[in-house]
Amino acid sequence: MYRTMHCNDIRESHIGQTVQLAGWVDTVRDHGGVIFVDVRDESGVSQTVIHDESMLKGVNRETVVSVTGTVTKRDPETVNEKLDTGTVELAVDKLEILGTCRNMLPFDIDASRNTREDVRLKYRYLDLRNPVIHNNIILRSKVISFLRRQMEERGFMDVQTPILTASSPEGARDFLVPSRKHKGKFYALPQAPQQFKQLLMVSGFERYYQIAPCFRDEDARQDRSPGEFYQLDYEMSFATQEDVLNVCEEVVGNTFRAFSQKRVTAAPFRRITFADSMLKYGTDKPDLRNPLVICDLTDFFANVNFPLFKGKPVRGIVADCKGQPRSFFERSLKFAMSIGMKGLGYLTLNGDAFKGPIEKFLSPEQKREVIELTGMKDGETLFFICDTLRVVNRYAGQIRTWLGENLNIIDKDAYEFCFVVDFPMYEIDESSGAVIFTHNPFSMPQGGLEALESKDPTEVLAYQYDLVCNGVELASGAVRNHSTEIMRKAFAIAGYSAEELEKRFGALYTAFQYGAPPHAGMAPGIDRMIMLLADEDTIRDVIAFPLNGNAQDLLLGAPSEVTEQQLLEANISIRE
RNA sequence: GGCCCGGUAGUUCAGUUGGUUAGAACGCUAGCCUGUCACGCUAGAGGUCGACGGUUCAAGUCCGUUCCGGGUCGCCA
Repeated sequence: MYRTMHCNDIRESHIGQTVQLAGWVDTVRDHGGVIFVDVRDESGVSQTVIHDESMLKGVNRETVVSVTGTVTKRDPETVNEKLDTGTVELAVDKLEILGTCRNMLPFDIDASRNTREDVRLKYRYLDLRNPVIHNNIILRSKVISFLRRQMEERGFMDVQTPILTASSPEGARDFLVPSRKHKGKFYALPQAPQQFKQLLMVSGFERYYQIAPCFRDEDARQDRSPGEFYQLDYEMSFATQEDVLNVCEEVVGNTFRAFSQKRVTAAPFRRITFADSMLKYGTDKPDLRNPLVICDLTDFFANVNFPLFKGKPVRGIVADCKGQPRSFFERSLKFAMSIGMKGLGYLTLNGDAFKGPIEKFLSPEQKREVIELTGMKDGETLFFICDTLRVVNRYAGQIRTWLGENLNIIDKDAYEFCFVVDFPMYEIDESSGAVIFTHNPFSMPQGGLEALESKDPTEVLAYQYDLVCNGVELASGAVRNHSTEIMRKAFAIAGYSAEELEKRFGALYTAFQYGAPPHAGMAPGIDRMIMLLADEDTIRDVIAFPLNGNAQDLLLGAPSEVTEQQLLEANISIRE
């Protein structure tokens, strides 16, 4: 018997009762004759009072103890309003050490988040005692449980797919696992259960989902954990793009409403075409909390006698910079230069006069025209972004973000969702000039075979879509190409022969020859969802045992060398 | 892989133009303290200044190499 109740459960109703608590020693405050020991378990903290110093022999912070005593009421002047248990305390009769603790901790538990990450990860079990991190993991568990319930309520069935699978020729680098029985051959860990879930559709499972581990051997980012991550992977047969998006906006929307106080976009989420998103927001993952919108001024400047902009793509952003000091504009220019722009022009509308370096190039008529084009109001400033077609949108997007942040007009208390739809099927590879798939080679081209045969490849759109929240790409999905005829054509455009297609995606290609239903799916990222819900900046703070940025497990020491015998059995030799 | 920033006590950091025995806070140890809750007070321990090499009378500080960490770009169909 270790305890009769949790630390956070003692209340005034228990006064006079003998209870037993168990947990970690959070702090010891020794006043000589009276010693206060805060005991912490997963529920919270209780103050215990000890008068006999000898009870604390061998007890220091983070020692695990079981304490038995009487619940007593605190004097009004000693109540601690910060604790749920702050009106009572435990007068300890007996203290038992359940787990001793070395007296030098590598960091203070409550300050773990300020500690170097490699130290935190090496002692992750201590870091996870920090209530903030601890609660992130609890939140994660609850969110995943909630997602499962919602999917199952909608008739989705959880099916496990292999972890040891075949290396896939496209996409990210695979993690390889050598085969013992088949010398020189390798398994790969799945980058996603993509082919398996499509095969499930061919098998007649109409609604599949899985909290699926995905493995990609690519470098880490703030919102991308290296090595492995989880997705709410789902796929539906006899379903259109809209069917898939409807499930997504309901399930994800409900989840964000259930686990956050912030404002959440109501369904239906806005559908923004890829082309629109690139023009208006300068990115394919727009942060719609930022009210600024980019407009196209290329045609306007074609007629302005301003050599710097004439004949080049020009974008404009109207922002209210009233009251901003001169240094604000200097900083904006500095930022523009830092991202590679050659400058950042602007005009401010004062009554019916413009102020700014470009003013003198505009005729009175053109000034009226630009006001009409951009909808700018008195006192507002119009920023100009001009560069090559290749980078102008990206620059405009970065300036939009900078202005949003520095003008403090991004609503931090909102989750703004949208779908970005109509991604192009193909793009031109910059280095080789070849036609390559933009996203997923399994996506259905819009217009089907006819579009592939009649249009320029770069003009063909795909039924390919992303879910975006606050500038974070939360999910990707597509209507799949289930027609072998269209597949052959789609791959031919990207330079793959029918033989290659068959060799690389043989299982799927063959399966589709036996009656494949039209199907579509999507895969919201679990880690990123939790990261947004927990209001964390780094994805590692919502994963119990993350790899570090260099894809190492500092706690157990992976990757590690293995014995000669293991290498031998795996038919592997290490090249020096 | 490129670029930027960093590595000083258990932790977080300071350390000026190269110049005495490398400091602070928290933590730790000991002592004092009967009402604290980030308790307080006094004293103490604790350092291969990431590593190697170089310049110099003298290097935490300057130079070179290298290792490690963080960020960013590439990459992530």
